[in-house]
Amino acid sequence: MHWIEKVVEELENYIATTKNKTKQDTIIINGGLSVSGLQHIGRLRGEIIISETVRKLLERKGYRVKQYLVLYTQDAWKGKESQVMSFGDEREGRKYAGWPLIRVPDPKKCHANWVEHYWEDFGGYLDKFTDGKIEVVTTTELYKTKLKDIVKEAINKKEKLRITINKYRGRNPYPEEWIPFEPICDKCGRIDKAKAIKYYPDTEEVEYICENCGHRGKTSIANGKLNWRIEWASIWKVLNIDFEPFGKDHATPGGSRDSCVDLSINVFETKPPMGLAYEWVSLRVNGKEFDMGSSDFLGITPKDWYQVAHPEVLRYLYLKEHPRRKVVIDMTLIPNYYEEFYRAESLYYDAMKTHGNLESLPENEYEIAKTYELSMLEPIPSEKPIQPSYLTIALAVQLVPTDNLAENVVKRLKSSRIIPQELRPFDKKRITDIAWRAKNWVEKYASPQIRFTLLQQLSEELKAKLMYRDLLLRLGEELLKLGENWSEESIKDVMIKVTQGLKDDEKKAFYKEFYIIIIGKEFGPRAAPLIEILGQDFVKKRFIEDLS
RNA sequence: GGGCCCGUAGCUCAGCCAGGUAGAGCAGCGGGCUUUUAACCCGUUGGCCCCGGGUUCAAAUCCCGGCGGGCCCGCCA
Repeated sequence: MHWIEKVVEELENYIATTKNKTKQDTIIINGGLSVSGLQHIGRLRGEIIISETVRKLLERKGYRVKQYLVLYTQDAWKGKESQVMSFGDEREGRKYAGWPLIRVPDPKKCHANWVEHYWEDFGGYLDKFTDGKIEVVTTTELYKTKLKDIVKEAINKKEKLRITINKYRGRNPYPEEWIPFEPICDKCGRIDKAKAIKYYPDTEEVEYICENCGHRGKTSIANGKLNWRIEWASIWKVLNIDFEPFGKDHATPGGSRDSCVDLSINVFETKPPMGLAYEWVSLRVNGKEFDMGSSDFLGITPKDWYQVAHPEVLRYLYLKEHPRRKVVIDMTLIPNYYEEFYRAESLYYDAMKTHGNLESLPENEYEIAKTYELSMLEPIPSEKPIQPSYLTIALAVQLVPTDNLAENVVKRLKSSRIIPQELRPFDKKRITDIAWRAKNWVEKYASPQIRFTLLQQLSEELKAKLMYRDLLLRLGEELLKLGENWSEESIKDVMIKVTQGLKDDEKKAFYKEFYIIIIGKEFGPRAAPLIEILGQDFVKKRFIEDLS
């Protein structure tokens, strides 16, 4: 059984017994994110992809399910060094410390505010990484609507609430006169400094004193927030959440998740959702590994990933690994991730072909094939698509003309017989989808070893160093004699003929120079296809004119 | 102080949940491929499975206790 199927089984049990819901009720799944900065792909793991997959599995079992994603837009902007620096101007940045995220301006000035700016490369790609059926809500909206009653409930039950929450605030307990609401100061804009001192039930307002600017004022209970623990438990209640994964930072026994469960049961008198703790995703760059951090602006966004690889491949990496284990992403290994994905795909098709299902597979193979199935976003073709090597395409895109890139890549791979002459629509689509991504990948992440560019001209200095200049020149002449008979095969024959008299190590040295005069490096893509693509004009210029 | 993950071949890891003769990829070595890519094919070397104890006919796998590495929480969210 796949780990996520076990989660779903446990959840079904939880829904039926603890939450007392039946298949007639809608099951609610939730995730939560604070848009404190760069929204990296690590955040897709638990809050988006695991949740979405749990939802789909429930749907397959006949449940009606709704999935939310709550954005904590009312949270205070911490004004961490890295956040301040994103404004470029330190004095400008510092002004917004303590403001609700939603009110902090966009440092790059291209969006309405901070949240919208940093949300774009993540939120804008949600439907590319999932089936798109996720409703995004912000706490800012919720305080104006569904959370309003619970703010009142919290104020009414403040004594019970205070006693419960103070269990977790040992040295910093709330005092007796505490009012559980954190208003935004009308004067200085901070949400983390104004202390509520009196509640007016008739107008649903609180009076407060700001500990930052000293301002004393009155404001609506829609204009602020609850303490984070109370807020989380409140959201569970008003959205009636049944399942919500949480990052490992909340997972400590007696920690945030536990304290919110306590509040939920003992103060709000409601059953908390079933949880699922998950590890964070880290990134490996130049062999060094680090956690991606939102407010540290470290990491790659869903947009970044989408530019170089299929979302399905990332889904595969996340769904394969047990949530308590760390996933390490290394962007230079994208071609390897594709290979792994292809292996899972082959397993899937083999099983379907021989058994008609995955269940007959041995457990370990079942999990891999199942992970593949769960990773897929579009209907899986009945026949196995071709599995073009990402690396091969990455080399091909550097050779062919960039207009109609995919067409040229297909042509290239066909003439090298790397792919079949006849392509089915989904084969063509796969190559096309990889071609432009591989192009981006080569530019952004590929190691220098596989990156190359044609030399625009041959320098005199380089020319003077050549030991096989005459032979290279002869190779050029022989190649040009091919005329109409210009093909990978005939080119290869010419090269064999020209180098026939050489010993092995001489051949090696010759080919080094061959690459040097073309791309300035001692090695490069397969020689014959390279020449074929470059064409006779290039050969004439580089091998004849430049070398003469 | 509390909790989580990891420790298996030179490297990266699978196998552990449901105990039954130690696996893969890469690297190495040998061979092949009329020419190279982080290429392909065939073969092959290599391991007190971190240590100690327990359960068992049988332990990499289950239990207990250590050691080593990484991470989280300790009242911000």
